[in-house]
Amino acid sequence: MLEHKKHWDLNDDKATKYVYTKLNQIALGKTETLNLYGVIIDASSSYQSKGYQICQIKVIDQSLNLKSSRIYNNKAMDHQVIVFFANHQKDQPQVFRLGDIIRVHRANSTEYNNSLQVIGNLYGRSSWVIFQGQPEYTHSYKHKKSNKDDDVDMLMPNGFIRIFDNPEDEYYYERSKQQLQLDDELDENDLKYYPIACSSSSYSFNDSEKEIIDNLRRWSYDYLKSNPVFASETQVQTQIHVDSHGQSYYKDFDILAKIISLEVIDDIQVDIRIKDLAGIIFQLSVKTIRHRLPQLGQVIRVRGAKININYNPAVMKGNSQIPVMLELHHPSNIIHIPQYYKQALILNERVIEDELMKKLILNTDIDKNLTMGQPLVITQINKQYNEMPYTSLFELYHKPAVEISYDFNQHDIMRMKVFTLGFLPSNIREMTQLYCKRCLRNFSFQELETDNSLPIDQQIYKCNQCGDQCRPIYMMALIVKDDSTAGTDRCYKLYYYSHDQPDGEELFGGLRPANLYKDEKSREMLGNYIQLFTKFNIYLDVIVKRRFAESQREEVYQIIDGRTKSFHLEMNN
DNA sequence: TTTTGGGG
Repeated sequence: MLEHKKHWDLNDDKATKYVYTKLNQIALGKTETLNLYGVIIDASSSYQSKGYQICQIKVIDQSLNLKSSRIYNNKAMDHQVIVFFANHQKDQPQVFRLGDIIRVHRANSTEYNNSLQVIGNLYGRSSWVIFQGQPEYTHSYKHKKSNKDDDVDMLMPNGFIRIFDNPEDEYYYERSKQQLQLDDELDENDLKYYPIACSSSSYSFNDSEKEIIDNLRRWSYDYLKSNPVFASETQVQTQIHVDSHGQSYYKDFDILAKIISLEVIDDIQVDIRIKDLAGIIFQLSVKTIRHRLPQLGQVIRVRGAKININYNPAVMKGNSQIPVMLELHHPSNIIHIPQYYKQALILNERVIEDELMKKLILNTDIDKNLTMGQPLVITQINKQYNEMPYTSLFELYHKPAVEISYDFNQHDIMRMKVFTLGFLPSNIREMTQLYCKRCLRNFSFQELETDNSLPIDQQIYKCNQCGDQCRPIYMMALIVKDDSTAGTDRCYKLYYYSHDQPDGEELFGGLRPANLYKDEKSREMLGNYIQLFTKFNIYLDVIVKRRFAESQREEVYQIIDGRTKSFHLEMNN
């Protein structure tokens, strides 16, 4: 038993008899109560509905996740949903960080909409305890100028368990508070197993649970480091709906973004700007009583944001001049993605600050146009295509083929003016590949060995089949739209494979494809181009070739011409 | 306290 259990006045017999069910073993059954441990990957806030407080949490474990799903009612499940019902908000968990660990006792399982749900009745017998996902990860949620330092008590009115930024703070708090009751010194090791919150004034803890927590922590660290758990692209809901009372509203949506500015308004309100992978800037006010905000530069998930109803979608630019104005509603939540997890890594790498963007377009005529809010074409095409008219994506995808006519003989070559929403693959390091001309194969730089003693730009990679020397190429897809399809939800892919093109490496100003796992400079430069491409009002003028891809059994469109200015050379100065 | 309401 843990030392601290002494003070909690527990019944030992009761504390030792819990059996924890693996998430993929949960079955329908109301006679036996369910105990479980899970790693939290998503959560709503607690919100009121007809007199009840409801909170929904999604959990995973070693047995149930993206890599190990289960089939339930013919549907694949890669996480378990837990729904907590309570009479008071104070009884509900307030999740503010990805990867924290929740223990639930005496829950039950039901079926809702054909899927299996775990129900926790917090006005009844169920209880929960939350442990920090990674005990060594310390992070402050307190902001300069904010006098508010006891908002935690409002979340945890029991005054028994308080949420702390790190185990050390908690340790000293508990020490001072429990001084008189302490007979022995606390074992430093046991601090790892102190909960950061729990549903009632006491909780049981058995030594054998240390191992469960240790294993979950070890496993989830690797898992969340290498797996994206949220969609990286924001599906902004700009369509206005009308409810039964005739009120207009926007549907909500989720955002994964980096905090690029943060202003403390008063004790309870912080205004933040966040920027997502597509470069869209959002602004919102956050009530610090309700949400815990990490620091500037950190990555968050906003679950259930809405467009501010007073905000006109027609002027919505999503840039630093006119950010998209958001509001939160009751079930909305803000979840901090710790920096070592995959999706924080990707955003940290790809979302660049506006200051850097200014540098990127320094000394070009672009700057003026940008501040005037004019659309700006950043690529030039080869002279031979100068007279070619544009083909719109609408014509291409939504009109019967017979209606399309081109001025040029090559029916499968066309010119487009598009804007970029994102890039695939999401891992920038995989956007270049090694290409073997003889085998017509590509390899990741991770796959082939090389002589690491040589300078990075002199390292040679040989095809593991024929032994020929491979060359680096760009291999990616641009997620695009154009004005003809701007109002629709649909996105289109333009492939950019540089291996079969004479001037194939010009899309990024002549930046040569390199091993992006090792070549940090190239990676940074490519990241900057990606940011430029995905900025609002930035258009590409490109020549595209249509061909039939056997592997996908569909027509694909490949960028064969279009060159940007060599921004990366200017940036080196 | 009980089968609520669940992406609200």
